[in-house]
Amino acid sequence: MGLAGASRILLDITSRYDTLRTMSERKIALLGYALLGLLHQKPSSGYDLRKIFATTPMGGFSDSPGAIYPALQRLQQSGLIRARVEDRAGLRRRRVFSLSAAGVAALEKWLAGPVTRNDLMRHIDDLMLRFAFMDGVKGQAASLEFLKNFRKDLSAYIPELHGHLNALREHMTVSGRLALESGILSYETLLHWIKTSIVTYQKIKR
Amino acid sequence: MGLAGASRILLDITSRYDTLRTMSERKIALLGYALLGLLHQKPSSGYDLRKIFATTPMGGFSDSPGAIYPALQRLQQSGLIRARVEDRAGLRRRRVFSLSAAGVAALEKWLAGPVTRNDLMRHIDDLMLRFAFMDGVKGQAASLEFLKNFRKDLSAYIPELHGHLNALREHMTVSGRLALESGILSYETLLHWIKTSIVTYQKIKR
DNA sequence: TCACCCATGTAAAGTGTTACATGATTAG
DNA sequence: CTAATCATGTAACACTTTACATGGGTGA
Repeated sequence: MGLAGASRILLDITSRYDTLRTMSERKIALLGYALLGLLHQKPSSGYDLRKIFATTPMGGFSDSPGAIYPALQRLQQSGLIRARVEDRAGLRRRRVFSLSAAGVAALEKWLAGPVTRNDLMRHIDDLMLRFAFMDGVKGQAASLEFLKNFRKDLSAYIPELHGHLNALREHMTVSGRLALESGILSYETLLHWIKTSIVTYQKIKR
Repeated sequence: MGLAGASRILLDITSRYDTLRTMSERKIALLGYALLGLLHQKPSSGYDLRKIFATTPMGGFSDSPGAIYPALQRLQQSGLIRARVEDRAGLRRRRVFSLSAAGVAALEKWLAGPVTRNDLMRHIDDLMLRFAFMDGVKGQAASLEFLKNFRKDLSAYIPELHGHLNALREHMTVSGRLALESGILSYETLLHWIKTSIVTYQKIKR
């Protein structure tokens, strides 16, 4: 890529910062969506959710109380989840959260969003989290659609990465080149996974 | 995994939060190390660095000025980089940063750190960034050592992931299971990449 | 003169990390 | 009575995102 191309990209991004005026609805961080998705599966307490993050390979979210309890409070203040206090003989009271109708709507809206180039480049974990919840919230037909969009955009992106590699190859150290190749390889593996997953859904449908 | 195992893990993590008292040296965020590594390769201005993040597949760092300029200021305040102002006829003045001796030391110390289980689970991008800079800062022998440690820990971790998958498989939706499998697959691909990269370095050595 | 490029910054808001704090019950 | 488990929180600080602001130069 020439310098002109580089500048063009930087300009595009600069104007994106200037014009992308976010709308009235407050944004939800990825952790918030992870919590919404888990609460959609099953009403849970903050402690239950911490255990999930601590013991399963869920995305890589922090299980620290300083992340989860404030996030739950924000979701509750936004009216997306509600709490029921369980006063059980013996144990300390627990606060069990479940989704409100608005919470389900927010989750569905997030899942319905497009697969963007920006997601592909910087937020693959967002995309995988969305897919993980897709069956349970929007059904298998939606999951299949999502995978097809994912395949289309990723197929277009990978050749660009090879272009970068070829352009930069001469100026890099061995470890620098290998690191870049590792990134490309992981995208290629992902594309392969998408293709076999599409086949999995098509088999189920028949 | 039984409930006892789950609780044990949560406890371990809780005590990690309580005891890991960080030392006098201020911590540097990943972006800070990315900047140190790039400045080690070549003295650059904030604008140059933004262009790198905007136009190459570098990790997935933000190219926003609100991230980069404050990060450069922090590094400068910590004495890890210094600025030389270039007043060039024509263009606006630019501030070109380069590493101080302390900056080189901080970079080397970061690169020399161990490959931890926590890095493996939540911070693969840190590990890849460290490796990308390894050749240029500590030489190819260090890169090979790093890969061998990486291989050892990752080889031990992957079977655990399969264990999780088998334990959870029955209770998951199709998309949930596929998402988890995608994660495992990416670790397996990474391990394969590590092995071929080790061979690459061994060929160079001969 | 307008669009575009080069170049550097700041302010506000949101979020995450780290560390600390509390309280009740059960098993040994 | 002590450790471990269940369970919920807060405060300080650091960092990122988003948006805004500025200013000089070049080519059509």
